Amino acid sequence: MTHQRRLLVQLIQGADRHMDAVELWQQARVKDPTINRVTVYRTLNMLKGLGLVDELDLLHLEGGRHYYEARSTRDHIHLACLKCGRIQEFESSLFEKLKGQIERERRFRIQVVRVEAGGLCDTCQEKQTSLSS
Amino acid sequence: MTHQRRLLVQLIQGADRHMDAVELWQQARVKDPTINRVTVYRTLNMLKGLGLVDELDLLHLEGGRHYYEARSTRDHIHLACLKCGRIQEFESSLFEKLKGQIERERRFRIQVVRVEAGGLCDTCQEKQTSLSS
DNA sequence: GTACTTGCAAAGATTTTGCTTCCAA
DNA sequence: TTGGAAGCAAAATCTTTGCAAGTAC
Repeated sequence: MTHQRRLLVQLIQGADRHMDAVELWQQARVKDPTINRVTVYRTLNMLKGLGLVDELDLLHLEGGRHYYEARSTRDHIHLACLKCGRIQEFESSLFEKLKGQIERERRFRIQVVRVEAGGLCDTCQEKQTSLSS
Repeated sequence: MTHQRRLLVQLIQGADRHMDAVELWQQARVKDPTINRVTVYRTLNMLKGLGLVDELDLLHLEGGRHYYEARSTRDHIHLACLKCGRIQEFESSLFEKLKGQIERERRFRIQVVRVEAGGLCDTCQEKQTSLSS
């Protein structure tokens, strides 16, 4: 456990939004200006391999970047607004049931799941409605 | 509608597996050796913008490539075996219910959904079981 | 002390852009 | 004929690799 890794783990754990590797690197450089971009990639790959972080692409809203988040105890769904870019998270017991169905009907042992929905969030829908009226 | 586009659309429609841009380009070159890689990217972006193809990353099983598939009438779930790399598709009414729940509880108008699960397929689980016994 | 990690530079892989030429309608 | 599309080359992104030097334990 090096101080670089500690720093990166802290940043990911405490993040209030989804960051890609370069954003994470920029944040890390505030605390440790000598940290290298490569270290960020290597650490992310390690954490991903250990199952401690998830890699998302959030529907490729802005290019092919990959976003990272700390693996939480409960799986959740990402809702990405295609208009304003806001990302919401959603948990549901239906989602848990769906996973159970997959495991039973396909005898597939799920280790990681990712759900991403793109569309219009409530706020952006209201804006459209008021404009068209 | 150029012959290049016609060719690419035919290949995507008729594909029996998920291809990335380079694989699609290679297949296209069999029919039209002069077709350019850039044309493939541009056509894919256009089809994506029109909602005719979906862009997947299949959990980044092998690098950051993006895979493409023709948009079908019914949403489905991708099950990616982390061991053998096989991709299965899965449809479920529970999945449809889950989408309904999201739309109602968050007032989120879903335009595209992607579900990708990674784990062990039935075949790979059996192999592991027989080895450990 | 030693095995593992970092930083640096460079390469690799993937995708986009500028611009000219070509072609479908 | 003409506006959009394709081809080509080059650039821009994003990520990985090889290797020497450094560091946690």
